[in-house]
Amino acid sequence: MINLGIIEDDLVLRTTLVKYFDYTPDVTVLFDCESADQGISKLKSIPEVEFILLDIGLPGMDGLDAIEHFKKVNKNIEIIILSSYEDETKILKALCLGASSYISKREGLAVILNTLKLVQQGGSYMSPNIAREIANYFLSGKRSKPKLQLTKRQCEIINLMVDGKTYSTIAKDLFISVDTVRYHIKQIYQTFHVNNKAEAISYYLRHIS
Amino acid sequence: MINLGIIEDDLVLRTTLVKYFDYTPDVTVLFDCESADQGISKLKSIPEVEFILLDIGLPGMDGLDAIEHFKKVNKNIEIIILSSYEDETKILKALCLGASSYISKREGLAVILNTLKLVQQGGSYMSPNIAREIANYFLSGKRSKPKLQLTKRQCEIINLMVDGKTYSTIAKDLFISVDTVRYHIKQIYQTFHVNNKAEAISYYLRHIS
DNA sequence: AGAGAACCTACATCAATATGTAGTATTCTC
DNA sequence: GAGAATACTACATATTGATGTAGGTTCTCT
Repeated sequence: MINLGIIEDDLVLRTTLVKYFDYTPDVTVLFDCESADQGISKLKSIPEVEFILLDIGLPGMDGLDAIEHFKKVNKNIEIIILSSYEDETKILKALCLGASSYISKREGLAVILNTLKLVQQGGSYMSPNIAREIANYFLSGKRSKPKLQLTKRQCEIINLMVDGKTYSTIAKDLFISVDTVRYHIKQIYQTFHVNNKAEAISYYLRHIS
Repeated sequence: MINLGIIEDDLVLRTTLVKYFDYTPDVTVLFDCESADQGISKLKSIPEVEFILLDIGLPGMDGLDAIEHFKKVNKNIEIIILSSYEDETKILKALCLGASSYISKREGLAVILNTLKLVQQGGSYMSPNIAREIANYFLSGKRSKPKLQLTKRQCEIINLMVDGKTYSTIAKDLFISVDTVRYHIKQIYQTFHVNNKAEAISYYLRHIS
């Protein structure tokens, strides 16, 4: 038996889910509500809940923060994300926070049910487009950034900067003068459209490296 | 039409695949062979190949190295991994190297066909247990370092630092004195074991955020 | 051969950062 | 109700970084 809690602000979808599981012998819906806050109190009062179907696009508390709270209340809770849009960052964060599966709302009810069963057996499911986003995340470092090309020298320098080296240390490492280092860093700032080291490093780590 | 190459050392499986696709109108198998080396020469002589079904557990050349070689010959080639075992590291490496999808051999032929079609449309598929491994990867990173916790204040400040804000700007944003900002940053450096802004930002972006 | 990129150097000046020491206030926990 | 942990403020000083201007070399592409 799968003891389920549903958190979904779309009344139509929520009702559909509840009704669907009503006719599903293996699943019992122990609560359904429309916000993460409500979900947390429900989870506290109904400790039998083992699975939560969570809409990630909730109003009020962010769905991602919600995951952490649920895990605090019951660290073994299995969280299955329902999402209408596929944002790479959100998906990865949700997985990091401990979500077991990530289902697109475009999938049918049967997929949701199958996912629940899979998760119960220690498995996991991700909608194909979700999987694609994850693949993209790994690829992004490879493919999608031929835009802001740094020259070889600039690459060497930004890498040393990221490692926290000072201008003078970089100069020594590359056998050039500090002024030259300064020069190259100016160039890097221009191509990144930033004005200081911190921004340059953030930009580099987020978009290039 | 899907122009496919198959690289699979298990003769039974390879024959099955070839026969299966023989009866599939949308797929043409342009070559099939049993090793990565053979696959590379085939790919060179038959440039029409757009998709490769690649067994990752090949004898001789490692399947992972093979991916790189295929991409060198044709950088637009779509590689779909077939794997009999699910090793977290291999999966991630394959994705990093540019594999589009990762299918467990336990899946049926229909899944393979569907994956080909999905990839053709710019999609991707991963077998549930594969997806689980990926989720685990992200989870493991989380679990193994709840040590370097920043306080709420420190979080606010490191985030502003990452955005390239100066001490004085941060002070204004948080309604505290510049000296206090300095103080908090010192604390952050201590917990991160770093000595300057650049290292702190790199550390934060790479390990925390 | 000449234009353009990338690379290199130098000097100047002001802003920002790193580090130490040193004290107070608040809040949470045992 | 004492002790931690966290937050806050202050002052001092040396180093590092940002920005401008102004020049020179080396290589490649046409």
